[in-house]
Amino acid sequence: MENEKENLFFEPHKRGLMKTPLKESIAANIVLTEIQPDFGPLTTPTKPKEISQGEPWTPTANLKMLISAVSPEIRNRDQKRGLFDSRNGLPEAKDCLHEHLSGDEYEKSQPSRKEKSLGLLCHKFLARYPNYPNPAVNNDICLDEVAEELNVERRRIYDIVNVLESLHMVSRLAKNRYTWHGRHNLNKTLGTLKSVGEENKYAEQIMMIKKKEYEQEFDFSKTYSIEDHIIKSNTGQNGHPDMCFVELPGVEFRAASVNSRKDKSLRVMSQKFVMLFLVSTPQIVSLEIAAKILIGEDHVEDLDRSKFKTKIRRLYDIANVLSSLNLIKKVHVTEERGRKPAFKWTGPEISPSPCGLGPVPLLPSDLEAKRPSKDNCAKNLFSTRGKPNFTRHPSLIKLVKSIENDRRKINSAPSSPIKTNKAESSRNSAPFPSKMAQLAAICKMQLEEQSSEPRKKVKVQPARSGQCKPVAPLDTPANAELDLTAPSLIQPLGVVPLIPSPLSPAVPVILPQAPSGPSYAIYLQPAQAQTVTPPQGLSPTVCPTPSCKATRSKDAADATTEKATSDATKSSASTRPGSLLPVPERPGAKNRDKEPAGERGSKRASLLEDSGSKKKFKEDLKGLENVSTTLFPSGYLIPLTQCSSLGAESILSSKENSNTLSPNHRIYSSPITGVIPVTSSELTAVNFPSFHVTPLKLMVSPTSVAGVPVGNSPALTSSHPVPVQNPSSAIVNFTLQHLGLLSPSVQVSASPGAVPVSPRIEAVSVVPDNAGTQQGRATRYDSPAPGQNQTNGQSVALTGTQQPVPVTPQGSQSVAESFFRTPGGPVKLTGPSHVDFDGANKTSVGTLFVPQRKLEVSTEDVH
DNA sequence: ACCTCCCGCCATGCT
DNA sequence: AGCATGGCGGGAGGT
Repeated sequence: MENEKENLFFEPHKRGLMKTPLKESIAANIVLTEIQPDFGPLTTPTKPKEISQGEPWTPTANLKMLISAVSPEIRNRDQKRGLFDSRNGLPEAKDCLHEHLSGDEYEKSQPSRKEKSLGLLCHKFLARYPNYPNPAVNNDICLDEVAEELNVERRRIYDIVNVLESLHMVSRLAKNRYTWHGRHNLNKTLGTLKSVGEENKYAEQIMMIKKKEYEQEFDFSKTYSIEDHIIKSNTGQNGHPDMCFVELPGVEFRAASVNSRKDKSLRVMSQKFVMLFLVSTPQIVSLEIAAKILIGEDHVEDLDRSKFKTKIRRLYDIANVLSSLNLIKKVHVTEERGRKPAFKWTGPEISPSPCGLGPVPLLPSDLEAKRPSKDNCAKNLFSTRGKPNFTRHPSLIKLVKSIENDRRKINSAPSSPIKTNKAESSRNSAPFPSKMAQLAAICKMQLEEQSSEPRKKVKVQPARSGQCKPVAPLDTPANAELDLTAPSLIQPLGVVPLIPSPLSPAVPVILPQAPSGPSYAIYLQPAQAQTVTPPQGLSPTVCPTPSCKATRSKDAADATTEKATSDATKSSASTRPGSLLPVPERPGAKNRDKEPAGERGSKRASLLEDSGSKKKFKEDLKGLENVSTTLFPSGYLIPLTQCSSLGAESILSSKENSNTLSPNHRIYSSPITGVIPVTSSELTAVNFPSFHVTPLKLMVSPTSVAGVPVGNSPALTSSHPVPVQNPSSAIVNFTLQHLGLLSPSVQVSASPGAVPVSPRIEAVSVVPDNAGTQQGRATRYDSPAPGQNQTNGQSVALTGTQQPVPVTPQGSQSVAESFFRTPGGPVKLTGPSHVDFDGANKTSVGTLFVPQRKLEVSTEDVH
């Protein structure tokens, strides 16, 4: 019902209008990125089914492909073109396609696998919409249309959309319809995810896993007990993949169907995957580790091979989409064992929970985000409202819904303050210049960007701000205010209280969000939610408002949180079978699951069994829950502050824009970082065109250091000390440092157990992996100077010096989780690994000497 | 031989 | 029943 309405609503507008123009800009950006070899050129309109693979692309296309194969640049262009084509000239493309196919060409033209890659498809998809769509315009997406135009099966579109949805770049309106939000909410989302990731202690988990691996490698007898123990506890938390889907205020899932869908696994997986990047210090995550964490492997041993493989497959899917978004880039981590596929975060640095850490020294990255302290304050507002217990009442839900709808309408209405221009202005006004012109323009842009990034960025930001939103996007406090304001207006909605009932599958928790200001809701299992919700406390940290930290629901709870959480989750799972993941959670079930993994059938059958029982249970519950469910399916949630996009975005947008504009060049964290009082904007401004490698970012060997939780996580850590972990990690660090294994700057994550093995330090070589040449080089972190790193705020202060114990400004947290974050990164020691970026060119850039180890950075052209 | 990951079967759930 | 979603993993292209 609702859906239909919505559809009707939007239908009229349909994409087409605004979007199109915007696309171009995007395309350009995209292009920069590494993109896989694509030739996206003429995808066209033919219907998917009909055309299917066999269909020939035009000869021209073939040529292009060939050429593109040769040169990345060309590739990019092609891509762009392809994008354009898809947009504009669908018809034309078609014609061309059909026109001539000769055998050879035809064959060649056959879309090779690569051409059909999800990554490429995603690029095409993204090209259709502006990064920062004008809210006033109708931005809805019709899946069917898209599938048709892109000439792919719908199934593939779902893959893309699901990931985008996890980032809140799109939200589902109704069946077959999604609304495009673009990157307006991205920063916010990332900030939220980071906070959640911190809460989940993903950094620690990663470390644990690495450590475990490392140990296993050479010493079997090692102390597993401790580790296992630790892991377990951690796992417990993560373990529940189902546990949550983080939602943002304006982006919540709307369609009931979506909400109801139990797992949302791809979405959840995607979020978790992103969290791993945000939380880990090197910001490089290997698929293996990600898979393990996502699986919630309780025991490595248990790992089911097939399950693992499946997870990996999914991660590739997600990674492809994220790569298309330029959020990550493929690299390889080389260890003794060999090269392992991994991905490096190339997206914007996010400040976790903005609120908290304000005062603390932030890493460069943090710094960027940092200015937000102001924002944080603002956030308080949100926090306040968010916390209270949520009650969920059908009537409320309904109300909310209606409000949302209204909101939507309103948004769509022209009234929105935002200027539409931004998109337009940013890209050329001309909607469809000739392809050539476009290409030329793109090239030009790229060149310009490269040549003058810094300036550009500076320039850009301001411009953007102006254009995009009425309000200046700059980090200034003003923004914060704005953000707040917006939400406030909406607040009523946001307030919607949900009542956590055992029945409800998930209870949304509203967290105050930092930067963006708006709060986000995480869907938790009831148990969890309960735990969390109440306390919400604030962390001691800086923010005046408690809410700041609110993000971490857990903290609030108490020290036991972790455990509790895990338990809770489990219990919840057991309680509500139906909800998210069918299997995993049940204690007993686990084993079972793995068991026959064999065939699908068997597997499925087993699942069915479980599900069946669960189902019944669910049904029963349903009866009770019914009403609420109907209205709002699971409790998911909602508040919305929607507008957020505007306010929040500003900041982000500026940042992002910079990124976008010059994909290649990321923000550079100044070496000095910690020390320098730079405004975020400034930071952003600084880019290094060529590439900088940050030693810090290097991967650590398993054992070695793991990324430490960011200092950012404010409250969480501080609020509840985790007894176990802290000490050990501290000890470890200390020990290592003394041994000289660790450079002062490097930190060991706080792993609970002492680390038996000494981490080895080795030279690390970084090779950029992406095909996109450009990108390869520009990595965001590079710190020329030793000692400085972007990484975390805490470390900043330390820089280089050796401190056995990490001192953090925050103090609170320090001990527990994070140890030091390395300030400068040059040191990354870690283990035996080295990261390769698969990029195309491998050039050895240079070697950095870090305190004890030297790093080699090289760009390599893999392909 | 391994890495990627496309493809599409088919379960799941809503309409 | 039909359609929309999307989990899942076989198996093939790439390297």
